[in-house]
Amino acid sequence: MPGKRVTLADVARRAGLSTTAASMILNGRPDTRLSREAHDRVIAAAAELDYRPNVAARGLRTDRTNTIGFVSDVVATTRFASGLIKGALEEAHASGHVLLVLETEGDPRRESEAIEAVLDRQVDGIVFATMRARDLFIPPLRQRVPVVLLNATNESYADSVLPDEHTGGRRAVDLLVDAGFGDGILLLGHNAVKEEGLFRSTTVARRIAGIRERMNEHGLQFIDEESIWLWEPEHGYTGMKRMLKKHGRSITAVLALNDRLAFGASQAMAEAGISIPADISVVSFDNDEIASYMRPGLTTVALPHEEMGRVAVRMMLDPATSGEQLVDMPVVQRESIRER
Amino acid sequence: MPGKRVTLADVARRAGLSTTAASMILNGRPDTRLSREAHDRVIAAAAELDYRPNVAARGLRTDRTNTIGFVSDVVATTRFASGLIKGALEEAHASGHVLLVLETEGDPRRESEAIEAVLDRQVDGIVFATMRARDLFIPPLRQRVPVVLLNATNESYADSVLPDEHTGGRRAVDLLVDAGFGDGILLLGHNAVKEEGLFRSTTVARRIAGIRERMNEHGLQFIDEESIWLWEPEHGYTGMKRMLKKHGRSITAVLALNDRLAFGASQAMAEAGISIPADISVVSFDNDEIASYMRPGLTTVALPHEEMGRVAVRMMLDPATSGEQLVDMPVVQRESIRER
DNA sequence: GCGACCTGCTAAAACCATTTAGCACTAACT
DNA sequence: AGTTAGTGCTAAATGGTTTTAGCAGGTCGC
Repeated sequence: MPGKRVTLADVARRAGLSTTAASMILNGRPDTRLSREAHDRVIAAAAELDYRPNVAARGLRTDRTNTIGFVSDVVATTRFASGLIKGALEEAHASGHVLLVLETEGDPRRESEAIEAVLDRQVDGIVFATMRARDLFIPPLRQRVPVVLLNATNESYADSVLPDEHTGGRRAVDLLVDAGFGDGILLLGHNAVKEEGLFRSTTVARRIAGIRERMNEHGLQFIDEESIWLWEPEHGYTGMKRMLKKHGRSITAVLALNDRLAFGASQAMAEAGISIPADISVVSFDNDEIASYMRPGLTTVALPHEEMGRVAVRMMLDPATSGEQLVDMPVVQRESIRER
Repeated sequence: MPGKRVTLADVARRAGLSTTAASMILNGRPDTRLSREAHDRVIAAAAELDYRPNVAARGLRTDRTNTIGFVSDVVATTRFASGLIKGALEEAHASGHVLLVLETEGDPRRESEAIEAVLDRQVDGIVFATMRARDLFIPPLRQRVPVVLLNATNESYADSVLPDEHTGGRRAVDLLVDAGFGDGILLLGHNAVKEEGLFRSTTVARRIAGIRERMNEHGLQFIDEESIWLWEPEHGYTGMKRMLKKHGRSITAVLALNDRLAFGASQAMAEAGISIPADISVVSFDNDEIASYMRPGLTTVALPHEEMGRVAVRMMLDPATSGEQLVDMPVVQRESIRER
C-alpha cells in the first residue's frame, strides 16, 4: 500500500500523451481518432501502474457516480425483509454499481436527512424501501433523480415494485382446493366483518382480496375468520386456541396470513394433540425462515424479496421500464398439506 | 426540485464575499479573522439558498468523505447476522457518516473487487464483517485506510470486534448450575473426543472453551456430548432423538450450542412427550429470532450483533481504541430453565 | 497554388470545494 | 518617519477527471 494514488496524469505521462488522450482511450470513446499505437501505450501504462479512476472526481464532471442510494425504514435492520437488500446488492453489483445504505426507522426527520445525505453524494438514483409495504411519505427532493419505490407506493412516484399479492392470495386458496379441501377452512389473521374499514397495508389488502376472490370463484366459504391485528407467533397461538375451542375438529385446514401466525397456530394445535397435516392442513404466506424450521415443513406462498430487490435496481437503471412492477409470489411446497 | 445545484460560489456571491470566506465560515474554521458581519451574511445566504456542500468535491480536496465501506460476506444478505449492519448503520448515522455496503458471498475475487470499489469512492475506512466469525482473508490494500474487522480476525490487522464468547460460555453453564442442575446435562453440538483437531470457527472454539472451563470449575461432567457439525434445526432434532434413545429420562438439561439446535431438540422432545422445562431444561446461545418464538421462550446467551456493529464503527472513527474488542454476551432470560 | 478536408493529438475550461499565500489598509511602537 | 503587527479579506492553486475547442501538418481536388 504505497503512498499516493495513481492518477490519470501519471498514466498519460507514462504513455507520453496528454490526459485528454488517456481519458478518451480508457473510456473507449468511439469517435476518437487516436492511433492504434496510442491506444496500446495508454492501456499498457494503465495496467502497469494499476490505475483506477477516482470516482469522486469523475462524478464531479459527469454527474454519474455508479452509486445508488438505498433508503429504507428498517429493511437491513430487520431480519425479515433483508432479502430486499440482498437482491438490490446483487443487481447493483451485476451492473457495476454500489449501494449507499441508510436506515431511517421510519422517522420523517431522519428520512429527510437520509435523502440529503445521499444527494450530497451525487447518487445516480434512490431506492426507497419499506419492510411492510405501505404508502410512503417522501419529502420533496431538491434534485431530479430517478426514484424507485420498493415494497411501497407513493402517489407522486409511479415507479414501484410490489409482490403480486393478488395472485399469491389466489394461489394459497388453490393449494387447499386442489388438495381436496372445501369445507372447514379457517382464515387466520383477518375478519372481513370485524375489520371493516380498518387499514391494512396496501399489499396485505390485495392478498386478502385475492383470497376472497378465489374462494368465491370456487363457491366456498370459510368456516370462520379470526381477526388478528399483530401477526406474531403468540397471536397465532391464542387465535388458533380460540378457534379450536369454538369449532373443534370441524376445522380441516388453516389458511394463515403469514408464517409466524401459522407457526403460533401450530403450537396451539400441538398442545391440543392435533397434528399437521394428518388432522389439519396448513398453508400460509411469506416463506419466512420459520417455515422451513417447522416439522413438517410449512407450505407457503413466498414473498419474493430478493427478486423484488433485483427488479427495483434494474428498474432504477433502465429508463425503459416504469410503472408498478408486480413480482410473482412462488409457492414453496413443503409437507403441511395433506392430499385428501 | 429545480435544475441546478446550489454551489458555494452561489452562496459567496449572494453574501458579497469570496468563496474562500464562505468556505471558512461554513466550516467554522477557528483561526480565521473574518468579521462577525461576514459570518452572519454567509450563514444567512447558505440558509436562504438551502446550500449543501458537494461531498465529492470536498472529498477530492480533503480526502475525507464521511463514508465508510462495509464489506461483508453475507451479513446484510443473511437474516441471521443483520444486527451487525444495523448497529453499524446506527453508529455511522450518529457521527454523520454513511455506509457503503458491499457483499462478496465470501468469494475472494469479489472481495478484491469490493475493496477496489470502496477505495475508488475514497471511503474514510473499511469494516470487514463476516457472518460466522472466522479468519478472514483480506487482499492487499492499495491505499492506507483504517480497517476494522467485525466478527472476524486476521493476523495483519489488529483491530477487531468479537463477541466475548469465553465469558458467554461460562454464563450458559452458570445458568444451569445456579438453577440447581449438576448431573444429567447434555452438551448438544460438539463432542471433544470426536471433533478433536477439527476446525471450528475462532469464536465457537472460545465458546466451547468457556463452557468446559466452567464445568471443570464446578467439578461437573456432561452426561454426554453429541457432535453435530451443521447447526440447523433438523440436526438438533436428529441429534436429540439419538440422545433420548440412548439416555432416556436421565437427561435433566440440555446445553445447546445455538438456538436453532435447541429448537430442533425441542421438536424431538415434543415428539417424545417430554416437556420444557418441566422434564428437561434448555439453555442455548445466540438469541436468534426463533428463541422468542418458542413456547416456552428459550433462555439463551445472546450474540450482541447490534452492539458489535456499533463498536466496530466507533473504533473505526476513533484512532484511540485499538486491538481486540470483546463485546459482552448478555443473558436473555426466558422460561426454558426450571428452578430445582 | 489554394482552399477544403482529414488525421492525430493537446490546451484549457469545467465540475465544486478547500487551502495557501498574500494584498491593502490601519494602528501601534520605536 | 519608518518599521512591525494586526485586521479583514481574496486570488489562485489544488484535487482528478471529462469535454470542448482547436492546432499543426498532411492530402486531395481542381
